[in-house]
Amino acid sequence: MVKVPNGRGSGASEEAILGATRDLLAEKGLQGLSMRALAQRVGVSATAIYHYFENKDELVRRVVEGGFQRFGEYLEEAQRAYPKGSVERVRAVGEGYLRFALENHAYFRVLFSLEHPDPHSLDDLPEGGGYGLLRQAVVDAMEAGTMRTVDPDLMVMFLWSLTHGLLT
Amino acid sequence: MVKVPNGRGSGASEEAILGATRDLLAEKGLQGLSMRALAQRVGVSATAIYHYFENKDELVRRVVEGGFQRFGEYLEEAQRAYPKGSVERVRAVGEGYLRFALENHAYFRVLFSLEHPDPHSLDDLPEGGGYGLLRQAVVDAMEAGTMRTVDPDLMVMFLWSLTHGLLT
DNA sequence: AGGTACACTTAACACCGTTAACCTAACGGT
DNA sequence: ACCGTTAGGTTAACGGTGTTAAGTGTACCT
Repeated sequence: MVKVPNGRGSGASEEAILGATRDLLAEKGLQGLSMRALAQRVGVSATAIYHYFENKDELVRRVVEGGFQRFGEYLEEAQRAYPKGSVERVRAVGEGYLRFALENHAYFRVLFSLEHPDPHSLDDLPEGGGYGLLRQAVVDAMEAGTMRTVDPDLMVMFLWSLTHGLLT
Repeated sequence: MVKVPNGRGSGASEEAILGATRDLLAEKGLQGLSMRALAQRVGVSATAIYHYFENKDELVRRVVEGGFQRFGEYLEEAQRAYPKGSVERVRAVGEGYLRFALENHAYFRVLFSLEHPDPHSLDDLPEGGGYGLLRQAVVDAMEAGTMRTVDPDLMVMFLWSLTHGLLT
């Protein structure tokens, strides 16, 4: 018998829950995510989740946080090939952004959620996140003289929204 | 007795429901809006609402539509004082945008909902809406030669996101 | 061996959107 | 004056939601 009706390690684990949450979020969006459906996918009863996470909000928040981190790493890798201070590097970040969005369409929408409770502006993303990364690339390019020197935040916002706009 | 337990006109009316919905939406957001709470505020039982609207989604959609119309009128009035083709007019639209957002903070958030199911990009707003209005002002200014001629859509997106960014 | 902490269960609560069935007051037509 | 229809509601109920409370078995530690 592999069945372990009770006791330790019968299925869940924080990581498994987060993974299943991310999948469901990508498939059905925030509205379509229910604790019961999530629990079933993990192979556990709904209330077990509350041993790992305070509530649904915290769960989703954690998934979104992790998503932004992955997103940041994605962009970082995208720009790595180009020298610091080059305009190409700035463009690479934008291209990475687009590729990530296209390859993870539904998940992307959750991250930049048009359906999230918090205001959740572009500014308060995690420190190393995509926005800060783009900003750094822009600042570097301006310092290196390869990009016209204006207010970097304005420039970043322009590029960011331009890229974002290309998606729709 | 003023009480009319049944029959015609005991309270609701489409307009009253829309108004109460808008209020609740502004107070508690989309998540906090329930048919039962809404019905109670209107002074009617929850199911009565379904005589006027197909479901919650349609209700909210109608409110949002109406909100965009008010928003558009607001911007239109803001720019009226300035001559067509002037840069001042463009700026007035931006200022109107900001004023509206600040004066109707919660409601504004519902309109540009970071919590709405639909993708709901800036483009598919109602024809006469704020975005199109801003675009017209920009095009006019470019034609009049008071503004540098570039891709107007790019310019509009830049101004729009700049204004939007100032809010946070 | 016994106690304790963990991982999980079932039962239940209060609320949700929505449907079904019914009721009643007002109106239009004959 | 009656009578059918319809607008504008009602209560009851269904299936689903997030979440809490209490209980249960298992594994580890002393």
